[in-house]
Amino acid sequence: MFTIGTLGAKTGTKIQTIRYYEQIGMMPKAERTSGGQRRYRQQDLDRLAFIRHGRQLGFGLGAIREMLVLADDPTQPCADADSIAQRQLVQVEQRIIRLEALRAELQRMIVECTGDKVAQCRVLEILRDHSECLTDHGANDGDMA
Amino acid sequence: MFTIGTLGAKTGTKIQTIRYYEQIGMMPKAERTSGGQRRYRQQDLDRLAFIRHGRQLGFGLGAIREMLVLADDPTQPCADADSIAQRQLVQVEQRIIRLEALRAELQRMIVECTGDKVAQCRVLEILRDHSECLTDHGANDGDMA
DNA sequence: CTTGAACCTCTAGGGACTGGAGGTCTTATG
DNA sequence: CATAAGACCTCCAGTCCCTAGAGGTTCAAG
Repeated sequence: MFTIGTLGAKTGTKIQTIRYYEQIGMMPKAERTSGGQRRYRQQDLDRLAFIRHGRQLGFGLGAIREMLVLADDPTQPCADADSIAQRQLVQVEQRIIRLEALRAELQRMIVECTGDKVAQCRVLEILRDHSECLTDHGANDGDMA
Repeated sequence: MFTIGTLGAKTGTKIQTIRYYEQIGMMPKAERTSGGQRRYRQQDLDRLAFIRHGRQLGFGLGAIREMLVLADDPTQPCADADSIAQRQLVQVEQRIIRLEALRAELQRMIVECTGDKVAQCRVLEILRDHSECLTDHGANDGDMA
């Protein structure tokens, strides 16, 4: 049994954030001690780690919740799980493509930035430049908050 | 001279977001027509594109502001912008690794999901795994009593 | 039994937008 | 030149995902 503080430390999550997740139903209502303090077990740690990693990958809590439904109920009819997985896969692939482009940009920025002045540093031009802009300025939705 | 709508379309930015940027000082106060509508020029477009690309890279507005300050005063050393980019690159690379693992798992689920139940859903294990978790929180700890 | 760290609830704030109400300007067309 | 659609304006409230603080309680080591 972990305290909320231990859970937070193990997952890099602020205590308030864990309580917030409980409040909005991302985390189950924790068991309590007689004095009212939350106590967690391994499965809660796993779930929180999943949520946190999902967030770090840029998924919204809604998308994470959907994935958790798959994990929570492995007897779900296949069609439901499949469509969720399909949709998430599209998202994931788009993100990978974008991140790879961004990685290339960043690497170039760093390589070409040899410690002189900004006047000779193309960091800013590269970031400003549209030529490598792979994002589709049109079929866009809310990705990160 | 562009209207705000044109500027938004060219950069994939919502109009409200542009006005918000002006409000918080990320964008300069735009010139206005006699009727009070904003008109922009090339330099504003460049600046907004810079901001948007920075956001897509995962920079906060604060970090972007820092870089814009460097751009406005090109006698500053490059190292500041470089270290910002370095930090971001690490983040991006971590995200790519995790997303690739998640992609593989989602693909596996879809392939194996041929009309039965979601017998074993390993999505959770994928994202739960701490092995590639390079962030400095308790990756190996037990820090508190 | 005492003490100090860690916990509790509640409320408010913050970053980065996003949407809507209600009204004004621009511009293409008749 | 008149009109009307559509793009613009301000103001403000709401969203998402946390984060901080006040003021009080519990836990566990000594």
